[in-house]
This record gives sequence, C-alpha cells and structure tokens, in this order.
Amino acid sequence: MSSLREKRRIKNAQSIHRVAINLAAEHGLDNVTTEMISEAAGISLRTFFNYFPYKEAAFIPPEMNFTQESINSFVTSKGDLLEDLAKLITPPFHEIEIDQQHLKRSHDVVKQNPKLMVMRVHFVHEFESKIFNAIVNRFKDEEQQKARHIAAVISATIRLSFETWIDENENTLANTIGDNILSLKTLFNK
Amino acid sequence: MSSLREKRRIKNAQSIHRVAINLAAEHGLDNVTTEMISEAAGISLRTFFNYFPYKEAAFIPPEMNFTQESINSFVTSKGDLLEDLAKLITPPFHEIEIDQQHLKRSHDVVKQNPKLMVMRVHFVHEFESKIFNAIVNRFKDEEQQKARHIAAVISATIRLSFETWIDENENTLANTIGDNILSLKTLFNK
DNA sequence: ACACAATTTTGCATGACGTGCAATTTTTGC
DNA sequence: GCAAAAATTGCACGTCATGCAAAATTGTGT
Repeated sequence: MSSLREKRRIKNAQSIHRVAINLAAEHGLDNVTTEMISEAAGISLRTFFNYFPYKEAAFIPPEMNFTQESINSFVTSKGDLLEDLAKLITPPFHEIEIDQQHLKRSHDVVKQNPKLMVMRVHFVHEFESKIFNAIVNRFKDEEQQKARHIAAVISATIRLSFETWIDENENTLANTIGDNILSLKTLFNK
Repeated sequence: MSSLREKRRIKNAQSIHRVAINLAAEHGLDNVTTEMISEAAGISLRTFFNYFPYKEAAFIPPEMNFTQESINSFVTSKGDLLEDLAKLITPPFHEIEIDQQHLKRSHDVVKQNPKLMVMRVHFVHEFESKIFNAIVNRFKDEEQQKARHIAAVISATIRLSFETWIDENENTLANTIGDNILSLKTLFNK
C-alpha cells in the first residue's frame, strides 16, 4: 500500500505528540490548548483534529507491536508459560528505553490529570488483546476463558511494572516487567 | 457530620445518573447533551456540573465501599489469602445485583463509547487502592511491592469477571468474581 | 520533468463542553 | 422563626470538536 504516506503520517503524529508533551511539561496540562499545540507543531487547528480524535489523545504514546516471529515462537513453544510470556513481552519495551527521558516526562504529564491517567490504560488495553490472541493460539482455542484471565493478569502486571519503574529505576523497564511476570509463579504462595 | 446534606447529595447524584443512562439508552450517547440531562433531571445546567466534573462522569456508576468489619476480619485472618480476598470482595457486589437491569444498561452505554470504556477503569482503580490497603495491613507493612502486585491482579480479575458476566450470566456477578479469584491459585499451572 | 488524480491541509461556521463569579434560593442549627 | 451556611442558578466567556468545501500538497505514470 501507500506506505510512504503512511510513514509520513506516523512521523507527523509522533512530532505532534512530542510538541504536546513538551508544552504540557512547561505550562501544565490544563493550560495547553489545542491551538497552542497546533501552532507549535506548525499545523492548523483543524489538522490537529485530523490526527487526533480529541485533545488528550495527543498525550498518549503511540501503540506498540510484537514482531510476527516472536509471536510464532511463543505460540509453538512447549516451555514454561510464564517464561515464554516474559520472552514475548519484554523485547519491545527494551527498544522504547532509548528514549527514557521522553517516556518519563510523558508519564509526569499524564499523572497530573486523572482523565489522562485513566486513558493511559487504553494503551495497556491494546496490549492485552494482543497477548490474549497469542495465548489463545498457543492453547489451540481451548480454554478461552483461562486465556482471557491470564491476559488480564499479565496486562495488570505490565501496568504495575511501569508505575514502579518510573519512580525507582535501578532497573530497566524491560527487566522490571520480566521479573514481575515471573514472580506470578509464586505470588499467591504463603 | 451533616449527614443529611450528604445523603441528599448522593441521592441527587444517583438520580441524575439514572436519568443520564436512560437518555443515553434511548438516543445514543453522543446525542445526549448536558442540557438534556439537566432538563430531564430538573436541574440547571450549571448544577449538573456542580455534581459531575465532566459529562462522562454522569454515566459511571458511583463508587462502592467495603464495610469496616469485613476489612478488619480480612486483615486479622490467618486463613488462605485468596479465599479471604474472595470473602472480602464478593459481598458488596451482591448488593448491587438488586438492580441488574440498570447495571446492564449502564454497561451497554459505556461500551458504545471508547472514552467511557476507558473511564470505567477508574471505577475499578478506586477499588484497587482499597484492596491494596487491606493487603498491606494484613502483611504488616512488609512486602509492599508484593501487596501492590496482588492488588493489581485482583483488580484485573474483577474487571474480567464483570465483562464475562455481562454477556453470559448463568451466574451472579458476585459468584463470578469469587470463582475467578479462587481460580488464581492454579492459573499458571500446566 | 510534468500533469493530473488522490489525498491532505486549511478556514470558516457552528454547537457543545466546562468554569468563574455574583446573585438568588434553599437548608440547617439554634 | 431567623440568621448563617450551603446549594442552585443565570450569565459570560473561552475551549473543544466536527462538517463542509476550497485550496494546497503529494504520489504516480508517462
């Protein structure tokens, strides 16, 4: 397909996202208007809403994806479920780490505003359905309910990892997530 | 305290909430304006925003609370953690069940709109911090991190239970939640 | 390199959201 | 019943968000 236009679009969205985060870091979220973002990004107000359905969306980081290989490898593996999940999920978070500052600033902005706080969950939610699909394939469509439950628990674990990593990062985000996933093995043991 | 004013306020909020849900069920969420809600509820537009900080808030069910006794009993118990958690969490959901229809309609409305969908999570999030506090007290302030993780997982389980209960309810919501909490024991066993 | 078709951007008009403030009405405690 | 406290209301105002049609930009085939 017209992957050139596609790429351009993604780049633009990222650029606007950055501008928005920076403005919010400086002026506080509530004092940033869609007009300010548009101007700072060098686009018209109308175009802003062409890229984002509502103001808040500009502050949420764009979504993340697994590679097809990693999914296939997860689905066909016969190893320990939690270890395989950790192997599947960790890598994309490793890449993100390149831009830690931006990630943290973004988190600060989101923390300010409960509306956004809640909206970040959407981001994790996307992830959850991807994980669910992977698990269901691995289970060969048996035990759907169990797969949903596992995906929900993993999703919660990722969110938790993110929150704890933010304010005490002796560890990388990817490793924090990995550790927490593995710790599910014994979480409910006395 | 002035519990009379308090009660009045809660009653009013509930009443507005109901009106809002009914209107949304009839006209679709996006076609319901704050003005319509205000008028149907017999209050001024300005008063609506006195009760709810933003339009969407009127569609989210008001929060839920544990009784102090049930918390104390959970904190001091030496029994199995998951069983005690189930005992703590299930009862308030049992009460809700009185008004199943309303609950379902409300869910339908929320499902229509992604903004709201995400916002419902806020509701569950409130719950999570209450559960976290209970667990931390039971653990006597050791293992805070573990307590957070458990609270997050329980919270995810409640959300999942709600979603599955909605479209196939041979079971009560309270029981679904209870079963799912207990199933955490063996969720990651082969 | 060029033209033209497809897509994107933009301006304008419009309606709904949400808040501050000050006046009015209602409720509560005495 | 009356004064103080609290809730409700109207008004003015700025921001958010969308539809539509004109203008600008970009990708493609020759």
